Order: sequence, then C-alpha cells, then structure tokens
Amino acid sequence: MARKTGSHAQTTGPRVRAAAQKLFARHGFAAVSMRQIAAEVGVQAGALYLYTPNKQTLLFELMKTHLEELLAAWQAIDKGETPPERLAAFTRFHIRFHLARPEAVFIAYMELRNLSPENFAHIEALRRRYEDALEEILRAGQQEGNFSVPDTKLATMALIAMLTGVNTWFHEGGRLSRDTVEAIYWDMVRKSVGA
Amino acid sequence: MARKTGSHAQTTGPRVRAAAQKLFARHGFAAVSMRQIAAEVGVQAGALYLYTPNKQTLLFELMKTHLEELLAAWQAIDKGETPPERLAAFTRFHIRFHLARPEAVFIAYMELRNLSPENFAHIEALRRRYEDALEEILRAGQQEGNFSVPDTKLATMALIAMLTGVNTWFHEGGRLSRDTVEAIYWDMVRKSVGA
DNA sequence: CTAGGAAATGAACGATTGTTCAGATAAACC
DNA sequence: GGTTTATCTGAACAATCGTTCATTTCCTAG
Repeated sequence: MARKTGSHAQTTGPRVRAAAQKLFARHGFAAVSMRQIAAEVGVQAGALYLYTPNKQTLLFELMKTHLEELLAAWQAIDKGETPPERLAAFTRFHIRFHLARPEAVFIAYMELRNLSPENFAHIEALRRRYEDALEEILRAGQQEGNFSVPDTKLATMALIAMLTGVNTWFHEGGRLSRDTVEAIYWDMVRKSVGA
Repeated sequence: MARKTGSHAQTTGPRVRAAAQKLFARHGFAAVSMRQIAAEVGVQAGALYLYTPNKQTLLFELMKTHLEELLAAWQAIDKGETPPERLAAFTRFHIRFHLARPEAVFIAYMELRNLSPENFAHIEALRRRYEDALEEILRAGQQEGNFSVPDTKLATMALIAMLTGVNTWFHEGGRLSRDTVEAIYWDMVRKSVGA
C-alpha cells in the first residue's frame, strides 16, 4: 500500500515522473542515470523499478502523456467559427500551453532519437495529429478565401516551428508579458498567411 | 607523420570530426562513446586522443566550426541594399546554408546543454552575433518604414525559429524543390514583417 | 639500410551504467 | 496481536564509460 502521506506529499509514482522530467530536460535522457533520478526522489535506485519497467519506458510515458494532454487541451478549447478565428485560437493556445510546460516540451522535441522504434512511431503519430489540426485550419482558410497559403503542409511546419520557438527565449517577468507576446505572434502568423 | 594516403583518403583528424558529427547527430553526444567514434573511423579508441584532448572538446570544436562558418558565409554574401532586399537575402541564405549541413545544425541546437559553462558561453556568443545580423536588418527596415515590426528581438527569434525548422521536415527529392521552399518561406517572412 | 618519429594498438584504470533480487521495514487488515 | 502486503534498501551483476600509456608498427629522411 502507499505510505501514509500528509496533505502536501505525493505518492512515489508521480514523484518519479516529476524527477525524471526535471532531470531529462536539464541534462538530457542519456546523461541522466537512474541513480540520479532516485536521489532526486529521495529513494534508492532499485525502488524506481516499482514504478517503471525500465528507463526507456519512463521517457516514453513522459512524452506520451505530454502529447495526449496537448491534444486533449486543444480539443477542449473554444475554437471559434471562421478560419481566421480558429487560427487565432490555435496560435494563442499553442503559445500558452507550451510556455506552461517548458520541461515536457523540451523533452518531446529533443529526446525523440532516444525512443525505441515502436515508441518513436507512437509519439510521431500523436504529434502528427496535432500538426493536422493546424493544417486543417489552413486548408479551410485557403478554400474559403481567407488565407493565401500556397502549400498548407509547409505553412503548418513553418508556423509550428515559429510558435514553439517562444520557449527558447521567453521568460516570465521579462521585458514582454505573455499576453503581449501572444498578441505579437498572432499578428505575425496572421500576416504570414495573408489574413 | 601522416600515413601515406591515396587520392580519396583523408588524414585521420578530419575523419574523427566527421565520424563524431555523424554519430552525435544520430544518437546524441551523451549516447555516443569514444569507442563508437573510433570504430566509425576504423581505429582504436586510444588513437582519438591524438586529435582531441577529450570528448567535450570534440563537441565544442564541431559547434564552434559550424557557427564560425555560418558567420563567415553570411559576411561573404551579396546582401543587397534596402532592408527588404537584405531580408530576402538572409532568408534564402539561412535556408540554403542550414539545409546543406543538417548534422551540424542538429548538434548546434541539441547539444548546448552538454557544453561546459565556458564552452557554452563561447557558442552562445557566436549564435548571438548571427541573431544580431538579422535583428539589425529588421531594425533598419522598421526605421525606414519598410517593415511593421513592433518588437525586433521577438521578430528575430520568431523568424530564425521558423526558418531553421525547415531542417526538421525537408528532404531533397521530395514533393517540393529547395528553390520552391525558399520562395515560399521568403513569401511568409516578407508578409509577416509587413513588407 | 638505418635511424627517427609520428600513428596506432591494446591492455589497463577506476568509475559508473541499467537492472535484479533477497531481505528488511512498516503500514493495513482481520 | 498476528498476518499480509506493498514499499524500499543495499548489495551485487556484467557491461561499458572516458582516459592513459607502454609498446608496436610503419612511413620517411638521410
């Protein structure tokens, strides 16, 4: 059974995932040992294997959870009607969601090559579903005459790269507020697709 | 002295760097051992230390060379006169240069956290000089009324992220030619800054 | 042909890796 | 109170890590 816990304590399972996420994001999957994760949790290395069958699965579960939460959050959002409204919603949602989870985002982009082939295929399929959500907006806007986008797939990749890039430089409390950043990015996105 | 070589052979030094670049890009710095690099070169691990003092320096030299070549290539280019011309030149240059060196680009973006603090500072300074080249163009265009860019630093980061993203999806011989890709990206860049 | 010297080997080093497991610990249930 | 059961320790495992160095190999210069 789980150890009796006070109101602030977590059970060990979530604490293992949190420690792994922190350390993988900071130093990289291959550079972090199971003993370092265990030390972060406050436990011996052997205890980790009560919560994950191996190190690889620990990485995979972090990525899978992140992308499933991303897709679920996007599906839950109020998206608006017209393609320009939907593109604005996507832009602001993407920035907000990614800025709130810098560690998970970092891992999901940087550690793909450390996944086994089957795990990689699973993660790539999830990411593809998210890209398709944006591409569908661009295609609709192109057909309805809102946008001028010669190649929707290229534009999808270009916009996602631009938006995800916020994570590399933005820091809360800096020169620009998050709302300002969202507004300026939306302005660039809007203009770049000719809306 | 260097071993006698046929016309196709390289001396071992460049072969070590090439092998390290290939393997670091494919599997990540921390996941590649000196013995794997040596095997790729066709040599025993101890021989690598005739060409690099340690593994960390091998990574640093790869990144440093890449960024110095990037800066030198940009300075050598014909840049045009007006800010829009210079921005077009930057866009096409960036895409072309980065698509030609996918491994070096990948390493320069993914392995920053594996650099020692001093090496990290050196690499970041080089990268900063490149970003400044773009920001200077945006600032000039803003002042001369060519562009509409509320924050040049934000726009710099957004555009570089967008352009570097080409490397994640573009493959020679695919649906779109490199020239077509350059043209579409330039169109998006131009519109996004209001030119 | 010999001497010199660079290039490479191959073994060795201490440390660390992911993972396993018998045994200790302690909370929960009857 | 005694038993069960989930949790964790701590030692052990074979393998691999970055790096060093005495020795060997082999090209080149004289």
